[in-house]
Amino acid sequence: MTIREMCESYNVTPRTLRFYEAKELLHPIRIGTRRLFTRRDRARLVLILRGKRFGFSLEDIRQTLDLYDRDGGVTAQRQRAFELAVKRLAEMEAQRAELDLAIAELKAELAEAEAKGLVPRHAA
Amino acid sequence: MTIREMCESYNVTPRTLRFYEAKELLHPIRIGTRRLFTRRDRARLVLILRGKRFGFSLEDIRQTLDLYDRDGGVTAQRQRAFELAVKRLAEMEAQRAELDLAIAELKAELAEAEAKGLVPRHAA
DNA sequence: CGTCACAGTGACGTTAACGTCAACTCCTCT
DNA sequence: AGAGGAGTTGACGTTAACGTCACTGTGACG
Repeated sequence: MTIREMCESYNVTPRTLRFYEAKELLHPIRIGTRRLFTRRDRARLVLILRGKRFGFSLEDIRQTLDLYDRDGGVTAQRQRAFELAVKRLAEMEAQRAELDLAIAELKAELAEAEAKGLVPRHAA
Repeated sequence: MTIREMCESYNVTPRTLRFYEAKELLHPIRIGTRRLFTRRDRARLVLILRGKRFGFSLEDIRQTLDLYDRDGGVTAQRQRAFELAVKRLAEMEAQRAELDLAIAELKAELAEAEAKGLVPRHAA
């Protein structure tokens, strides 16, 4: 698959693919000077994009992908991904707890302001 | 309050306070060349730090703080803060939903691998 | 053979929120 | 007067994930 086809299929820019290669997330083969993305690269890109949606850094993703190639195979890769996901989840839930608290505080303050008749127009 | 006292009270560095001043989040008065942080600056700093914990950008925070000084007073400031908080909460809950899904997927995959007897040691 | 469109390689730009010097300026204490 | 220490202003460094040139190369087409 050429770089152009990749871009259209996965909705990324050429710059992005070249960047991922530089960061060793993808390893397209070369025909002369041109890049050709293999079936493996496409599979990896799918995982990369999914990882990004979940908020993982490219570095985290790279390390996870590498497990597949090196020793562990799919199993080690999945374990690693699982562990990272659990961590991220914990982080986000902690943040959510804080935010929930902030929202509650703000709501209380607004209610108070309203009770005092301080709120003008579109407050509630 | 001198910059040093501020740093110790709120656990920030001088650089941070000067940075906040440059970004117009704080407006300490000057005695000669030195900064003096007023009661108002301390109140603002508290709000800034709280905003940061909740994941707001300094720019968002600045705009919210400005509402206090300009026209609206406390009320407008609170409304603005409330609106921003609601937005952030929505963002984070959307992320959490995606993450929950990812975790579920990973768990399913791991379970499958385990069922097939592919998992070696500390998988479950 | 010219030229077009696409590819590839640097290399610098961008945003956020400060960290990390360097080089003063002042005030104070001795 | 000299030594310290705190404070001040630049100004460049840092991290992440690319964007945006600028310039070069190259295969295909008319």
